[in-house]
Amino acid sequence: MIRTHEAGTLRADHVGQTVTLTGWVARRRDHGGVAFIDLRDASGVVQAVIRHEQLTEQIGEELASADEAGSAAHGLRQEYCLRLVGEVRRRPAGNENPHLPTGEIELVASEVEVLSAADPLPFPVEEHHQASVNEELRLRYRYLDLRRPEMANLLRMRSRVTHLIREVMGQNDFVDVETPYLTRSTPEGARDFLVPVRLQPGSWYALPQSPQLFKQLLMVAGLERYYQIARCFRDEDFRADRQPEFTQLDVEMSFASPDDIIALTEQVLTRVWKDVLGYEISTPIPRMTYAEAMRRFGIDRPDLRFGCELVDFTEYFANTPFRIFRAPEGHGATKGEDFHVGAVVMPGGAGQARKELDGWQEWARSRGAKGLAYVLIGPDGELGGPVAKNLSEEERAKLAEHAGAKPGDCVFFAAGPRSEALGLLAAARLEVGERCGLIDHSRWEFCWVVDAPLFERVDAEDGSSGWTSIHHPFTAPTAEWLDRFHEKPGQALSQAYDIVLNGTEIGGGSIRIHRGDVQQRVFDVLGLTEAEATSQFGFLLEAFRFGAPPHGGIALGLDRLCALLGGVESIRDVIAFPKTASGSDPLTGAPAPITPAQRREAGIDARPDKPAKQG
RNA sequence: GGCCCCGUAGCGCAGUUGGUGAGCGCGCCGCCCUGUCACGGCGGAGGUCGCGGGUUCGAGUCCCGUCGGGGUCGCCA
Repeated sequence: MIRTHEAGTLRADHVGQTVTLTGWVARRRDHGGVAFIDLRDASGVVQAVIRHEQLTEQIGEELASADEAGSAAHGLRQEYCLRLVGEVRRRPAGNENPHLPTGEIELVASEVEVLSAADPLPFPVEEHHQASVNEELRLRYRYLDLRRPEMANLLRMRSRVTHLIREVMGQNDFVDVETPYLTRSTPEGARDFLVPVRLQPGSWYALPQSPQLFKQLLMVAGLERYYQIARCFRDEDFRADRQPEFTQLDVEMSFASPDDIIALTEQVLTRVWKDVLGYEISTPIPRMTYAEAMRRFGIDRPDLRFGCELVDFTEYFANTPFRIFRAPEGHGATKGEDFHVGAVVMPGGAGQARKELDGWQEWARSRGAKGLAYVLIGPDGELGGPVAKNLSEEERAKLAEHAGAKPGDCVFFAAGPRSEALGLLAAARLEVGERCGLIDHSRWEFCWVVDAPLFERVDAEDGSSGWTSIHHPFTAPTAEWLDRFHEKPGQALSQAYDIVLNGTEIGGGSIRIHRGDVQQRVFDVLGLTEAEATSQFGFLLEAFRFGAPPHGGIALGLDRLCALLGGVESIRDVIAFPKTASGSDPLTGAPAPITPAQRREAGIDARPDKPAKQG
């Protein structure tokens, strides 16, 4: 190394030593005859003192821009890369900086070498005021963005997380196996990224949405315990917590029950939270059924950091005169079951101005709802708001009590098809939590959501309806549904488990189907013919004919997990080189057009002999 | 694909109901400054107001379209 020490590690112990440092000019304070340079390297920052008389000649030789009249450090601009030699000295009394770990000492430079000069910066690397820089610009110059200690620390944190994961998985005898990135396209799920194949024009690889099929094959292979920190690819629209390529901790285990997978996952999480944050997750992490999560929170990933649980008013308003809260005419018992009226209480919400209450309507409409009904509980318990007068006397009498609302509260109502009503209420609950400051952001509330339904109804454009897997088509039904899930697909439960943290799903998994006949019945429910299934997953079904062991696994979203650990809003902040919402990388300019020659060679334009079969 | 917000100097922003040469802070350039740590002082340069069209005597400002960024719903097994 061309240095002897790291800048951020120097302490009073080093006083008197002559050291060589390398790093970047973070800040400079030039006083003419003396200048102070904050030298930053990966370990931190230390102040270097550069004196005019000591260094004028030496600098003059190094820097064309530093003429003889200029001061010694004048030519050293922000983000120059330097090598400094000098003696570590205790700072003069009164000049210590208690805000810096190295604040007791400073380096008195006897030699300054510019290793590399820097152009004027496109944005400040050292921010002295909290001004957020346009993210596209940060991505364009990501290497400068990553010099900022906050960003560098996030990358280091992520590295520790993956290191700890490997440690725990290794201790549990899991085998790290790499699976192909060039594989075949499969139906269901997200859109695939496709890669043309030069050697077979007209045929395409797909990038894997996850290593799902391969890890199951590894179980058939008798590996028993597999894991991989795997890149996954999905060609769907973006969010703050979604990128086209993202990373999962992918795990699969033979002869395992859900409890085994859950226990292993808890071991990983407790280790990571303890070593990275010094936080003890209390185990076992509580479990909640999907049905309970929907009933209490209206969503399958409840945020347990605050209360305000939903209240079911469907029965309460079964015979209400208020049309909005009643199932629409013409909907019989079957559809009527699906109609739902629910409420969420906003503590102190009765004091909101008319404008604020209108704001809620706007908020609800922006989410695609017709509106958000509300009842205000006056100080004397009297009901207010436009809905109240539409309710019967008895309904008004017990409303506050049923909702669990106190005088001064506001009760928001949503009515409609159950999933829609619950969706709106779940979002309203989070909004209430946020606006009322009920969410304690220092808390880590983990929970498992188990016993999710196996299938979910999907309505096709032609009005017909079918079924799709909630998890994926290899998820095993619970033992009680194993033989009859195909008879009542809407009610069948699965051996799936999702791990939720503070309202974010950070992972999910399931026990898989290992019997070909059960798998075929699932495909039947999904409307996949045997021929289609064979054509798409034939290799997996075939593998299951050779003594496939019962197995199950889980996948944890590493990007989301790191974003939560690091306390950042977007997973882009824990990815070294992320993409923008339109999938471009402002740094490299990807994606970019290809040359005609590349296009010819890639085989993109090959015409299939026969029309490709619908998949 | 729908909806919302944003786009003014290198960066972060301001810019009245449309009206005299488009401003502020930081950065940049020059000069001064020997104990600062968001150092300070004096002076200076720097702008196709994202792009295109329209309304108007006159557009950064109003209208339409478009591009880019962010968020969100759909979507993401």
